[in-house]
Amino acid sequence: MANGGDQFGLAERPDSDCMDSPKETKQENPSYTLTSPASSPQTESSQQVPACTADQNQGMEGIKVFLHDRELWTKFDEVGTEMIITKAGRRMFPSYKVKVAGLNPKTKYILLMDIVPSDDHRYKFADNKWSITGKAEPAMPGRLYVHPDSPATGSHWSRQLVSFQKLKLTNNHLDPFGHIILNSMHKYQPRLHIVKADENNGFGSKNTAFCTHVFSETAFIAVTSYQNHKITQLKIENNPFAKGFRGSDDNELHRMAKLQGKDYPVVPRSTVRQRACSTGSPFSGEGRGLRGSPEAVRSPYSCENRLSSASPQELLRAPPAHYALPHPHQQHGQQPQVYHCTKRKVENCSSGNRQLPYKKPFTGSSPSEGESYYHPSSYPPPPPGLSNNPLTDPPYSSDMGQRQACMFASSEPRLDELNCTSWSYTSPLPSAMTPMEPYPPYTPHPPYSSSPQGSRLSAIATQSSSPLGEHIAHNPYQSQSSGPPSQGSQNIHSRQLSPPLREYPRYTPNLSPPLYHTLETHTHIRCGVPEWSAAS
DNA sequence: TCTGGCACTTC
DNA sequence: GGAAGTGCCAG
Repeated sequence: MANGGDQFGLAERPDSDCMDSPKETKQENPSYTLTSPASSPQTESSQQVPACTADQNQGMEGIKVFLHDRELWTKFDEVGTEMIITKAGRRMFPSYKVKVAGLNPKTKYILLMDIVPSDDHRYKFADNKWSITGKAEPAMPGRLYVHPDSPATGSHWSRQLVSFQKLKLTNNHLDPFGHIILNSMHKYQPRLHIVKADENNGFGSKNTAFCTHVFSETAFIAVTSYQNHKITQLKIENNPFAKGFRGSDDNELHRMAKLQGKDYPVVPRSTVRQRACSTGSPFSGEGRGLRGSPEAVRSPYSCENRLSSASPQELLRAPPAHYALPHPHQQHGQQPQVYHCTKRKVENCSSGNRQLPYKKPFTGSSPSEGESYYHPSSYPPPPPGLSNNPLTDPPYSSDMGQRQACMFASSEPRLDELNCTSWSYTSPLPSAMTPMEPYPPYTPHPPYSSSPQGSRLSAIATQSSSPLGEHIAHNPYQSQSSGPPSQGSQNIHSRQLSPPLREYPRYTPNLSPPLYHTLETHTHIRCGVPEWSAAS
């Protein structure tokens, strides 16, 4: 939300830290690497880089992530992206898809997302513009959405577009499906985390390497109904499922007439609104200025890799900071080619026909997107225990193996759980099963501390969550997010974490199984507000 | 603000 | 044909 960012007071994004960011094409912009909060991105990069040793962050330093359909994201961002949240869970549109490069082909990685608060404000839409209306509600328990293909080799992730389109947003604090819980009228920043799952990496140990990527143009305000008609228009124009609302043709007019009980022709409401407002959205002008900058669009950033001296746990504990993008513009990812992770194929391959009771096999991905690119062979066998685990089995196991997104939700989810070895324990739990911990008082903090140690998984989890290590299931990431992403799309950083392994609560048959493995991360906010967290 | 039902669409 | 994803709309 370029505009939103401006209006909302998001700090500008720092330049990317990435050391070697090759220039990219318009379409794909690398994400910003989040660096330690304290230092400016640029500064950090220099600092961090040295910190990364081949040992610890092997392979993480050269990772580049490009946002797919960046142009579309930018269009929304310029107006002020809004994402609908419902009790049942609503997908994001545009969907979050990325192209990942620079991974070690043979190393296994876990890709996950979390969505952290961009700031600690509550917004309102009045007079055709967004404005701050008060302090944010306490952050919801942070949840991590683990890509269903995880863990998979670098070669797997690199050969196709990585899609997080199955991720759903909800405003139901007691959501049992593992969807990411958000507060309406609050601004959020999606983040992508790449965690090295290679055995040698000591996942779960303090040596676990990971990096976080943030694309500022994917920031959005969660709403229960669209506020800005321009956003509605963009959604209708671009989302295939909303074709029925495209009012240009006669059918639409007839439909509207029917609905309204009026004689045809009737101008669709949405159309009317759009036209009325089309001229002056508060966001458009500003947003463009910020994000539209050529710089932002082009500079690719590699993710930062860091090693933190601090223990993983410490890192994880970082308070959930708000994720503030340092530079609204920088991040644009390129528009990558179309690669997709298809769940269906996975499912088919892995177990045949099993499907989650509550959920269908992945059908969401269009064939073109995911399936055509899917390569079953590349997938590693389901994590041990996953398929065998009674808890996970019936509904989950095969499916899990099949690549459904994993939502880890437990009282204390952690990154470590992501670990392949521990996978069996964590993945299956429905978030519902896990008792939700009270939300920590919301304190805006930068995800990343300024100190060298500051950069941590926690940063990842941040805002909404606590550090990765702490809870993946829980909210490790509670939003600390923060770190300031450097620029538009930022890479965040890579570092090592040492999340403690934990067992997850058992799966209760009654509860609907989580479609995704989500990790809830509850993080205590301990960190101070980073400089870059200025969002507001 | 939020919810549930509706018609429509994709898969 | 049905499940699921859309925005619209009344309440």
